[in-house]
Amino acid sequence: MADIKPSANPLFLREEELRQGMELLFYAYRDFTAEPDAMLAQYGFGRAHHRVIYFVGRYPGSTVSDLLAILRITKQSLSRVLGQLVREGFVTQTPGPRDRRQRLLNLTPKGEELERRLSENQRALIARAYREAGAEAVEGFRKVLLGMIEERDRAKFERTGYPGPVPIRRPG
Amino acid sequence: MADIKPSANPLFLREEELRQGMELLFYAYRDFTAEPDAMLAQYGFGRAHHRVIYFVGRYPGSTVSDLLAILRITKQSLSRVLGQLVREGFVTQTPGPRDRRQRLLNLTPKGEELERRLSENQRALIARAYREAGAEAVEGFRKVLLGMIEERDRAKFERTGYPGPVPIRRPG
DNA sequence: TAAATATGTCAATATGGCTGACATAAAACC
DNA sequence: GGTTTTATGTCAGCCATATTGACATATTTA
Repeated sequence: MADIKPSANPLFLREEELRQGMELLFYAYRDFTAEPDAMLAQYGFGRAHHRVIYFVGRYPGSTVSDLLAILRITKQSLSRVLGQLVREGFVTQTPGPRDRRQRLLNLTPKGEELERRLSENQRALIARAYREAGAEAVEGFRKVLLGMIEERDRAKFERTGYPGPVPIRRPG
Repeated sequence: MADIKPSANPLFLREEELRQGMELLFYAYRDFTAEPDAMLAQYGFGRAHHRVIYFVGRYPGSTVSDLLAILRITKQSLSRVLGQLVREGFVTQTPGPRDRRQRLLNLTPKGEELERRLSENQRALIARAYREAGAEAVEGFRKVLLGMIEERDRAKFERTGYPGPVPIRRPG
């Protein structure tokens, strides 16, 4: 034991580096969600409601299928949460114009207001971290996270120089 | 609408950039936890068990209080999960030598084996992303995430050049 | 017309979080 | 030595969020 010099042990350093990455993600996510969770609790909502509100706000006119693909939860889990949001007037459902089976989802003004309050908090957290870390670090942050997510979701993050996300591909 | 040039609208670009950051975090965390969640399900465990196994493996001899501070859950929530892990032989509890009220937590060989299987998967995911993004990007990734986490937890991530986490401060 | 798709819904189940109250043992303090 | 604080555990009850599997309906596509 005593004769193992750490600097002579690149594998240990490597594992340490990777574990730090794992933990950074854990802590960041923990702190990233803490305040919104507290806000949501005032409405009797949880993190699942937040995700639905966020992504419907982000991609107006999303369908249930779109959300299922993003959130990776079951139809039933989404249904309960979405049903609540619709009943309580945060989200509207309108039949799809081309495919009338679809229910296009949108935020009501009330929904937009809540979305804004929630994401404002998170944007401020990220904005501060970005500002302190600098533009180059932000590039690295993006690059590493992009490499961690499933290939099929990466297209959402192309840099177009134009505001707004890449619209959801809707065949038909 | 038509006369707003995106490039003349730095605030929109700024918000878009921040939202992309939020979403990158969401997708990365989603994909980071997907496979371990599936493994854990085979044992009848969930993500909470994973976190306990991970941090006990990472900081052997942790106390219940240490875990509570890291995980930010209640004693009762931890107790249920920890109790299961102890009963099923993944974690041991031994009285603290200096403070006998404490129960120092450690992984059994069985616990270490599970920890290894779980974190191996996540380390591989991060390793690939690190490799593809390059050392400079990794620095940026660390820097931004560090800026997002609570100040008091940042000390855990000092670069000592020596393998192993900064030991848990244990007063007394 | 038949098959596939988008969505909804029901029942049952499990995990993981919460609060609040209470208990014990040990350490720390005066 | 006596009091207070700390570390931990436990009980009962509650709620949010996820699961599976089965089934139903409307609509589109082949």
